[in-house]
Amino acid sequence: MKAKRPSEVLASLPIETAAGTFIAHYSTSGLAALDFPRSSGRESAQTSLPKAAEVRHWHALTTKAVKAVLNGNTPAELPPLDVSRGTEFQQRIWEELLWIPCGETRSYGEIAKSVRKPKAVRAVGGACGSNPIPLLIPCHRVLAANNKIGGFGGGLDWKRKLLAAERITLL
DNA sequence: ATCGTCATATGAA
DNA sequence: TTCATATGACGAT
Repeated sequence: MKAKRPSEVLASLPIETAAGTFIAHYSTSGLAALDFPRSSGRESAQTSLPKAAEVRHWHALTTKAVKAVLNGNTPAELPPLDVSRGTEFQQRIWEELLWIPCGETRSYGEIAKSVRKPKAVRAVGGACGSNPIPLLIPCHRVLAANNKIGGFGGGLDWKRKLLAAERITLL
C-alpha cells in the first residue's frame, strides 16, 4: 500500500556459522535482508569484499550479531537495518520486535496491543512473515497465545532451534 | 483436549 | 475487490 521502494542491493555476503552459511544483503542504507542457509549449498553470495568500507563494517557487525543470536545471546551492536521496503505498519511491528529481550517471548496479540491495534493480530503475523531480517529482528520470539509455537517463514525447525538457544520452553 | 467457525487488520494480486 | 494469513475467542464435540 505504501512505501515500496526497493533499495538497490550493493552486496550479498556470506556469514559462516556452525549452523550453516547465512547470506546478508546490503543496500545503500544498511542491512536489507538476511537469508537462512540453503540446504542445496548453492550460495549466490559474492566472495569478493565490496569496496565500500561502510559495507564491510556493517557485515562485521552483522556477522557478530548473527552468531550471538545463534548462541542465545543479545547482540552487542546491530548494523543499520534497511527496512525501507516494508510498509509503515510492518516497520512498526519490526521495531517492536527489537525491544523483546533475549529469553522472553510475546504473543502476536501482545505485539498488536503494544502498537495500539489490539485487533490486528493476524496482521502482526503477516508482518512477522514478511520480516526480511530474521534473527536480528527476533520474530522467533513471537509465539501464538497459550505459548503455542505458531509458525515461521524460514522453517519451524529454525524457530524451535532459536528458542532452544535462548532456553525458552514451550508450554 | 481438539476441531470448526467466525471476526478483524493488513497486504498482495 | 477478492483472497490469504506465522491469530484469537468461542462453542460444539
